[in-house]
Amino acid sequence: MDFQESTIANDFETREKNPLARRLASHSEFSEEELQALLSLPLKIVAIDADTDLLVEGERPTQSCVVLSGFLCRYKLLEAGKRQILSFHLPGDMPDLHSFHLPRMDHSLCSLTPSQVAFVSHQSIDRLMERAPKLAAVLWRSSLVDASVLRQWMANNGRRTARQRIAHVLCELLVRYRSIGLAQDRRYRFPVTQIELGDAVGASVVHVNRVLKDLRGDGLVTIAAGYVSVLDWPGLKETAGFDPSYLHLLKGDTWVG
Amino acid sequence: MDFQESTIANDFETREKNPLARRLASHSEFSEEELQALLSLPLKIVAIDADTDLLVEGERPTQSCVVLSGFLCRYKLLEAGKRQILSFHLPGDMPDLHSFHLPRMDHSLCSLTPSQVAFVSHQSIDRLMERAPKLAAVLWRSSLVDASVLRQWMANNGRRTARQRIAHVLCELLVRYRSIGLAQDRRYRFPVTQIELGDAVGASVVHVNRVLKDLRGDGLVTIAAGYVSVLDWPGLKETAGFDPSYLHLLKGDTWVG
DNA sequence: CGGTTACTTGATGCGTGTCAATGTTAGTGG
DNA sequence: CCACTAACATTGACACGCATCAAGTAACCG
Repeated sequence: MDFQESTIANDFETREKNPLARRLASHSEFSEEELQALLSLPLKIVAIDADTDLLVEGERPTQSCVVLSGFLCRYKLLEAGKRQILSFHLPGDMPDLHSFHLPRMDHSLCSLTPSQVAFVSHQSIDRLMERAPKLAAVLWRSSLVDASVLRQWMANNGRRTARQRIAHVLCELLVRYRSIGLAQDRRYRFPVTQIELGDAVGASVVHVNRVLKDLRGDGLVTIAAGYVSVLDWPGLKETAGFDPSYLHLLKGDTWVG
Repeated sequence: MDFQESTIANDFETREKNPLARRLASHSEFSEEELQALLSLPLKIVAIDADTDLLVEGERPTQSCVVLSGFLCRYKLLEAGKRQILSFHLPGDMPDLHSFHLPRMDHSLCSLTPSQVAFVSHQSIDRLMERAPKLAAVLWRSSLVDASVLRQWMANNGRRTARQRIAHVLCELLVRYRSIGLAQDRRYRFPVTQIELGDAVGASVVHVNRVLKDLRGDGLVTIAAGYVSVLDWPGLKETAGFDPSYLHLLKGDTWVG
């Protein structure tokens, strides 16, 4: 990995200052013992340039990461230079958590913007879960939500038009951004080129471009300068056939629009 | 659920006779204590007719199941009667394991043949994992493999032709059947209509039919009487772009053909 | 300011969907 | 044992969504 390490940050004194702890503790009630275990987890915080592979398919990482800031995606390369983007990842996500139990990466992980991630060694995850079994449940749950999102993407990409697929991705990201408090009303960061959006929904650049033009023309949504602005949320939801239940958001994070 | 209950089978004396225990114990070494916990797990074994929904999207099950025999699939219904089949499930799979941590089903689960499944209440899974933490890891791992398969299907369905997609499904099932010892050389049970195969790979019945005709014409594979016969395994792998690593099979289960 | 990358638009063709009709097979009841 | 039925499989004709090719424009950057 060719990114630059900035800090060995092992020294958060409080729960509020430790980003991983903040993220995980929001899911469940923990005992003092468990919180202590969480807070003593060694994190390595790393700054990553845009368009950089954190992991490449076939690798066998010994650590997993939490996204602190930025925007990442998973992808697979196929024959003839084709690429499928499998998911987008926002702050709070753990896009390679599965490497803890599945040693070989079956896809790659890449930053789309400059990002900050916190690495945790598998070894310390192991130790953490011995001290705080409830945390294992929280992590397991988050990998199950991840799978649920994959199922929804499969259904979209398999059985919907490009217009619906693109609208759906844009809906999902608004809801997810809101759930982590990083949406500005109905506007959010979207550092995804039309090529990449095409690789996510299984469409060509040209077609993505035309669909976006149509969505703009219908007054539903615009993308400009790396930001999505949702102009007509009910309309966008409608054309996407979007229902957020598959995100399995917890009470506090849910936003119905 | 309108299936018929046949046995409350709580009385397997040995590891070999308890199907869930046999399945799970193959993944890892367990202590005597852990095996005891596993063997004392209450199972409810149920026979299910073909084409019966075990679970419908939106339900909140209090139990999960292990497939003992038969063939199941997960699916989602979309607007206008469209359907996406998300995965196929063979004996040994736990297709609704995630309901343990995600209360609301985000898809449905359906039998394609008469099947036998063993239900385990979430409560007893909970108790089991307290007594045998290593089992939590095994179950978590299996849900991660499940997600890996979903990722592979996404890449197929998103970025490959119908011919490749169909060939890929057929390759995957051969390898999975072999890994559980239920393939007859290069022939296996495939109780999937062309409509259903279309719903799995995102194609119309008509097109599925033509593709199958082509695959047959090229001497790669035939489907007849509910069985797939792979005639040219290297050729089928080649046209599918199939690489089994995404199945994350363990040493003993791997079959390279 | 030339080079690079992303976006945009038009023309054309292929892969696949849709519609419609027919063949095939397995099950059902007389 | 044979009409009758209901799925499922198969095939042809035609249309449409989307890919591909090509070319031009806009924005960015050292």
